[in-house]
Amino acid sequence: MKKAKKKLFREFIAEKGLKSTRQRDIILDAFLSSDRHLSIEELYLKLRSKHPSIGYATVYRTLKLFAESGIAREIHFGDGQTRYEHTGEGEHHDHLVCKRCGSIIEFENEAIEKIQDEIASSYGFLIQHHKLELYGLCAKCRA
Amino acid sequence: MKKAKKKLFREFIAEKGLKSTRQRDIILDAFLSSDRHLSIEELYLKLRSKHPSIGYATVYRTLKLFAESGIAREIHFGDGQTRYEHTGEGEHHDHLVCKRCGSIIEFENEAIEKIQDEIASSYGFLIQHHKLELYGLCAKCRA
DNA sequence: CCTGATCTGAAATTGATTTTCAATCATAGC
DNA sequence: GCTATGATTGAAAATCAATTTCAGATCAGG
Repeated sequence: MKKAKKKLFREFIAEKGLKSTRQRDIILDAFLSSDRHLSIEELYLKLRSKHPSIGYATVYRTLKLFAESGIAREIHFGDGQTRYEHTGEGEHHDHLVCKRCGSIIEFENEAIEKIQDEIASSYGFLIQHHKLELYGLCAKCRA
Repeated sequence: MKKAKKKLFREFIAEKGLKSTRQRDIILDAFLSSDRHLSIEELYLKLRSKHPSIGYATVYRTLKLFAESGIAREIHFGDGQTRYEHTGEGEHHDHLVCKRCGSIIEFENEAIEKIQDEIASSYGFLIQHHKLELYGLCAKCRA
């Protein structure tokens, strides 16, 4: 899984005439070996301990590259921070976001996707992607 | 419709011990007589022509009050701008957002809401609100 | 109309993100 | 390997939306 992502990113880099650098490798490793839904801040702090010389700007730039290359995807939960999640595996998943503890549950639902397509086509609209988030309290927090 | 909103806001103001001011009235009128999904920038510019003395900060503050009072709701479409939409009428609506021309179509769908509830309860999750946005190309733009 | 609390506009501030720039580094060709 | 060229980097400055500050203006009740 991680190997496939690394390969994909290497290919993307090559294709675009970009360079493979130490920092990109480090950030990629850190990203791949971490939780889904990582904020830039979190990833930066995680890196900081082992690699204090890597700058904030580089983390931002590199995560944008990950998104462009297709191995990551930007997500916004309305808290003013950009997060990145891994792509692949369970595609098209949506989120349950707990407003109290911040935990995030992913889910997929075929039926909803299907209805979305129907709605879109009834408006002549072409869906490129979508975002579905359910906000509230998770089982722990509502107890 | 507009009368009911105005009344609601007046009540909110009174209840909170806030004051009714010329600026708040002006901004409320402008908000109520405008498109749904207005960005703060847009509303500010709209006001600017008739009331050049109203400041940016006041528009921000007043829109936040509208949201608190329940006559408006914040929305984020991931373009880094906060928009406000009117509440009431067709509640629970979701959005189709055209990535090319920026137009926004609203829709409601019972079936999706129902499935959402089922998903949430299968995780023991309590939904407070949700966000569903379909991004792509509207009928005009895909032609 | 006075008084005290709230409001306002302008400017400063914040927080997230992006850009700039000089120095460094990777890679392809020799 | 060594060099030239162009991409990359870190730090600091800049940007952008949004918020806060503050001194002066304005409201509501007495």
